[in-house]
Amino acid sequence: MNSSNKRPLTLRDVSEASGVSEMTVSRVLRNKGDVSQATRERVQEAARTLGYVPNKIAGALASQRVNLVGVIIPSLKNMVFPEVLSGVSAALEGTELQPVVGVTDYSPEKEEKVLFEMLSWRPSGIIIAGLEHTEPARAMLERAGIPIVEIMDTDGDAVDANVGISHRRAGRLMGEAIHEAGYRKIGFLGTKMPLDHRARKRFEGLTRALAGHGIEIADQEFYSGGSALSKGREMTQAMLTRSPDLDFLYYSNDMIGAGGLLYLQEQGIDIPGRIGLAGFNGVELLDGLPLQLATMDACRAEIGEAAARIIADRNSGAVKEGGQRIELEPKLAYGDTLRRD
Amino acid sequence: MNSSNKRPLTLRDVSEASGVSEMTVSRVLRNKGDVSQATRERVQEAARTLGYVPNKIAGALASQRVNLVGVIIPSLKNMVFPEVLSGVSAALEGTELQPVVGVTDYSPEKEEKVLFEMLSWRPSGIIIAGLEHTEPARAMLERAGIPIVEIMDTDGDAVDANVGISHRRAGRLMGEAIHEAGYRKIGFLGTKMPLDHRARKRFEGLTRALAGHGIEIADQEFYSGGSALSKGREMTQAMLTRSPDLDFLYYSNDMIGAGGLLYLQEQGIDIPGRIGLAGFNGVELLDGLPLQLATMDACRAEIGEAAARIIADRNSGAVKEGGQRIELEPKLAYGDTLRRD
DNA sequence: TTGAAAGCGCTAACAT
DNA sequence: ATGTTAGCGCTTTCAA
Repeated sequence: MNSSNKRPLTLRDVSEASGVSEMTVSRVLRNKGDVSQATRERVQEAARTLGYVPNKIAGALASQRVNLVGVIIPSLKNMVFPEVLSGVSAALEGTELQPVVGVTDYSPEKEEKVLFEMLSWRPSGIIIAGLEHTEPARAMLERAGIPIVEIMDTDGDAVDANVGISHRRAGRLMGEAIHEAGYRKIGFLGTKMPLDHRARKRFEGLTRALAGHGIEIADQEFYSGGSALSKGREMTQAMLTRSPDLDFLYYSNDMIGAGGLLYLQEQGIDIPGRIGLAGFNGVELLDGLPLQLATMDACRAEIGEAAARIIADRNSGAVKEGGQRIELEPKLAYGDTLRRD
Repeated sequence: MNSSNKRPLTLRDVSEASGVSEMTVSRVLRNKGDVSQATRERVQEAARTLGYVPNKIAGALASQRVNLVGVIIPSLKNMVFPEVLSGVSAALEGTELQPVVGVTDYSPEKEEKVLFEMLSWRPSGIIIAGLEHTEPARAMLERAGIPIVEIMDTDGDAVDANVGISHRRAGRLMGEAIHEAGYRKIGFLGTKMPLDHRARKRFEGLTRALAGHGIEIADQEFYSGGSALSKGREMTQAMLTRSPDLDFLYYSNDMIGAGGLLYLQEQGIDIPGRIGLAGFNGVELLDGLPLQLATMDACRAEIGEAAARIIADRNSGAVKEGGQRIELEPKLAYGDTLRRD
């Protein structure tokens, strides 16, 4: 059925089929410049029946503009990042910009590679997770000559614009809430990722807040790999076996927190009376648990939206200067697993 | 610090800085052709100190090859698709191909748009979820002149290559297992998505298998939006209130199944004695639940890998012909929620 | 309102 | 081993 051409169609094909110059065809297809209704229709008809698909490679080279925004994130499995992406997509909706995703697997070297690849497509902007990058990566970002928005984290120096929350502050707030609720023997459960700077900063904030009240983290445990839910379960069991007198467990993410929650419920342990729990992120998933896990919202979609808006505004020329900073407020949700006093 | 050039560097800049012709610079940067070690080093040094980033737009136009594989999926929030993507990435690792993701939000119209956008970048191949597309989308796929792999589903006609499982068969297998286990009053809980063809096919397979034993679905309920876990909880409660004599609940995905499982456990209902449960997908998440939910593995990563391999093989010229078909075997996991007889 | 010419930054193909 | 020439398929700019 289909005319099995080997060669993809070009503007010239549409031009010939419609008897209109390539230039005018181009104008019609881009809705640019004045074209009479008559020719417009002839061109569109020809393009449609031929099945013409424009070549953006050529268009981008000629126009020197690529309407792509590179979004560089550590992972797609973490829930958090697809939500950030939703925010980006939502904000870019209605502009001519489109997001393109790159994944680093939490590796700085891979981040550097992915960034280099992205930049070689000459995108209109870059949104990149985190403030910590390799030296060459930072240099690339600085030299790129396009809007750069570092997201998620505001504790540190940004190359250009910055949107996120202070994870140190988030940890501190949680530490204060835990202390105020009367918990004193606190265990920490997290990921074995020295490069997860945001988790590290939360931990720092937490320990500092507790230290202010003369409390030290009583036990800690880290995991890597596997199902976060079951790891949360296992780690909780291990930790409570080792340190049965703990009265609070702080998890570096909601998923392991949920695992711990399910385990403790099975054991018939009183939450939040005998032991309190908190996670981090505020993932929607938690809504379906038997108890609402205390958590702190990381403002994922908002971050994506704000970051994309910065790029869109600068791209459209509406905003000239760079270096925007937006620090969002992490919101504490007590849920059912953190006493209020 | 950084030389704040407005204009991005070109090959010519590197050429001038190194005193080597553009062509030779190009060869060095691409590791193509014979270049003496001496010039190679001079060029690399120049490129590095200048901070040159190649322009792939220009390169792609000149070479008529774009090493991108478009991957078009309904959603990133569904867990399933990030896992498919991992498979794709894994298989493309080591080749020069790179995945680029497009998301359709389960809308055929958006799929058509995303596909058009992707094709206009002239990718080396397309991996697209599902066999159902709009007429124009199908036409584009047919005319594209590149390898196309439709994934996830094998029940229907593919444009070119096809990798997936038969969801009708998956539903049928589950129906048989349910019947063999002795369950007779079966409820179905799913998503309110007329366009989720795979869920529909599983449902068809299930009902057909049960019909073969003279059993009809006794009750059904559908949801849309919200947290799947809590929806599973709510729907389960609603359904059992309405139809208390059900002895089995089949959920169209694991997440709502997990919600139902948690709810029933809270109610102290005997699983799988009083009531049996099964979901679909085999998501890793389930490992951490109090009981292992019966499910059926949808072979997500394998599908991504196999699809990407087809594209890579054809792209490298190792394989000439198209139309490959790979039907994977959905594996039933009884878990703890489906009796064995 | 339409068309013609020039060139975006690179690489294939051909010299040398 | 290195250089030269001629485009890739569009869009920008200028002319008609």
